[in-house]
Amino acid sequence: MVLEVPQVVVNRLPIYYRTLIALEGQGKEVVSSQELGFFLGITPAQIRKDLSYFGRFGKQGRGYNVRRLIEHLRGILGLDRQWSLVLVGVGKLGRAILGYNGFARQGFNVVAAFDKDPEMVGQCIGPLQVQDIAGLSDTLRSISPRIGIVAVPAPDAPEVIDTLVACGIRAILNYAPVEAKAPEGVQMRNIDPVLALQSMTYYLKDRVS
Amino acid sequence: MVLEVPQVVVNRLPIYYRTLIALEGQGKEVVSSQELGFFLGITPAQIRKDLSYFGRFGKQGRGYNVRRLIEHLRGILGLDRQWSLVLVGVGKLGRAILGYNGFARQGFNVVAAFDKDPEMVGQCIGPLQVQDIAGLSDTLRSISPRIGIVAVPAPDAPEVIDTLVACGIRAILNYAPVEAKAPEGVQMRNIDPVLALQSMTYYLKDRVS
DNA sequence: TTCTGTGAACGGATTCACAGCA
DNA sequence: TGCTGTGAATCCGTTCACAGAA
Repeated sequence: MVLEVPQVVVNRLPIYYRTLIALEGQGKEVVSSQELGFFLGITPAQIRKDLSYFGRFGKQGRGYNVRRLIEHLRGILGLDRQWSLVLVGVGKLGRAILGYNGFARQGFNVVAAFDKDPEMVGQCIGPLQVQDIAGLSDTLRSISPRIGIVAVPAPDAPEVIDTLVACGIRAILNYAPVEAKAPEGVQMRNIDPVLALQSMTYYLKDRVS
Repeated sequence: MVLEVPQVVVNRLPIYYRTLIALEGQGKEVVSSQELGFFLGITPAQIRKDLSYFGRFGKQGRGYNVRRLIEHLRGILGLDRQWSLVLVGVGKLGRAILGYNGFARQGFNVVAAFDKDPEMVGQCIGPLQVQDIAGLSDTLRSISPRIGIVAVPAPDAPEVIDTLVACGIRAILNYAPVEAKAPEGVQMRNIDPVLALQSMTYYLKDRVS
């Protein structure tokens, strides 16, 4: 249990969590690894093994209590609290991110927004006033959020990421289309729909539709 | 070469592609697996093995000719042509997608947009007029695009995905926060920033910042 | 009987290490 | 000498299969 949990396992937990929330909403009280696996296209054995890294949450012969498992996952993933995010880059993409309420609904709150463009700085977007990126490190030191969102053009991303890391940010959601290496101990996830499309076309390219 | 190429390998090819384009832009003519791996945080051996699934593109003692390798990857991935996409769901997210020019720049063109909301239907967004989702299958039959983008609320997604698949769509970029099982032979990639955040908080949760 | 939890077996992806070519 | 291409070795995640609890 103290032993290293594989990253792939951690990545699946939010999927379980989301599905369990949906099941709870449907009034389901108990679910077996079989059923859960059916919804997700994952083998029951994998679900059981994944969960077993963190404890023994099920009842033999019955399955998992939905509400109880949700609570465990909230604790494991740290979803039982609010998280502050800073956003860097308030171009079209950055604004779309600020306008999206799906983050806040899950406890992720953007508390500061930055840009390097003087035209942007000072503008208000919703409740936030865009700050100059030059003040990034000062602001980060005072509010010390844990998570950063990068929504700047690709060429600017590496520098922004370095700055965030230097200021103590340990998790980065990167929308910029670059493969930036996060240093050891810093989590980074890339959101890149173009890469997703480009890997799918491989499978389409010589099929005759 | 006819043998099955692992999916993970295919997923990395667009990353190589993108990086090579950047290197070409910097005037670089030859690159070794060593260098490329350094930029990407991938071992040189992995890059060489990945590429070896598709042919022998390098020169011993030298490395890979950047332009030549780019051309090979374009062919392998099917990026040497234009791809038509249909978008389902023109809410905030769908509009953001339509307003994004990064797809078209890479040869991915949204040629039709659908929604089930009568308020939306008929509206023009850029060059596209939103169509009623009821006509989805007819339209798909006439224009037969290969790729669909799903940007509808989670509860609607499974049905939309089924319809797309029934109409011959073989690749789906899914922005809806649901784990939908695509049938055999249908590629699907999920874009879900919330899941990404929720997996990162696991690593943050008990570190003292 | 049913379904969990888990060691063992398996399989697939990554890395190693080296032959061979420039 | 430098770097590719690739079988072999290794590592690691998934699946199997079964003991044990409800």
